[in-house]
Amino acid sequence: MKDSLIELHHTADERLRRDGQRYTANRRALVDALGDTDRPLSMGELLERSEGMAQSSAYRNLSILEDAGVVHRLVTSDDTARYELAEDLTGHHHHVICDTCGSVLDIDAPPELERGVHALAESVAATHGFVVAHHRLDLVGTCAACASARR
Amino acid sequence: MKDSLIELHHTADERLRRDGQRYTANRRALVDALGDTDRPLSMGELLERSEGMAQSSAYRNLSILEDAGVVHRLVTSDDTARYELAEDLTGHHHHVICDTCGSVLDIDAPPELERGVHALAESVAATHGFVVAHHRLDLVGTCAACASARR
DNA sequence: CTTTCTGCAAACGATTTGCAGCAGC
DNA sequence: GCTGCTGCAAATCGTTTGCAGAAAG
Repeated sequence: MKDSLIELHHTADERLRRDGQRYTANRRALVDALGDTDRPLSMGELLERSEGMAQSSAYRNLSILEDAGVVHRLVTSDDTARYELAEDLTGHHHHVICDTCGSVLDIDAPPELERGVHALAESVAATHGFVVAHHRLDLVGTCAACASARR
Repeated sequence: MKDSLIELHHTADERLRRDGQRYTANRRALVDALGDTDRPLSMGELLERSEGMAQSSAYRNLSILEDAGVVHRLVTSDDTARYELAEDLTGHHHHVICDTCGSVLDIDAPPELERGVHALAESVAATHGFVVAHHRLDLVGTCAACASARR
């Protein structure tokens, strides 16, 4: 994730333009923040990393970036959203979620597991006429920090 | 889910008592509604099925039922929560989520897929000291109704 | 009787939106 | 200059909470 940063910005710019949007400093800052981490960030974390940006602008821009297919918004269990780069920019991955503190970690699943999920998706498509666009696999539990804090 | 309804109420009663709570008519109505469907219900759907219950009572009781381990609350992508019976009451299952209308369908995954997920959970526990309590596998896409409405 | 529930209305917190000024092209 | 972006403050919306009366044990 070092020199691919340039490419990341290029892609973001391109996708925004396709939507008739500009790639402004605020939007670049958000993409920078998301490109610089290995886990989804909450609004608070994004604002910390985006010196001086109004919260409303962050929300607005994240929504626009999501429409452009640059950013993905996810809701875990607590009621605050988290944001990450779109999957085609980061590679497919899954999440480990601490339901005590809400923190999220990225992980990869072995190929045979992914194959199994795709097979399931096909069977659902066949049975229910449901078009599966993507899937989500979360491991939910207690992170090391919260586990030790609990005692 | 026919004569097990009696057992369901018995279990709910028991778990509430364990928490020093009463199994009131309102709570029974909520459990009835959740026991009578094969998919998670939103607050609106629950209120429709619970004649005359105040919204605040529904929220409060669902939260108490969740604490007692009778109900499980889930958040998908839209920002409204949905509720279902706890997994040990319904059996383990997964969700198919329409990201257009937010509707949710229950499905089962084949055992070998479940085994794969458990193996992944163990490897995460070993690597990150994360205690995996359960997992979530969602297939996200467009339901048949929304797919046909879209054209 | 005492304690827990309930409905109502007010409070909350995350997110959204209206608006007037500033910035990109 | 025109159009879109920004910050600010006000508005929304799902959800939570305080309170006084009703119900369960």
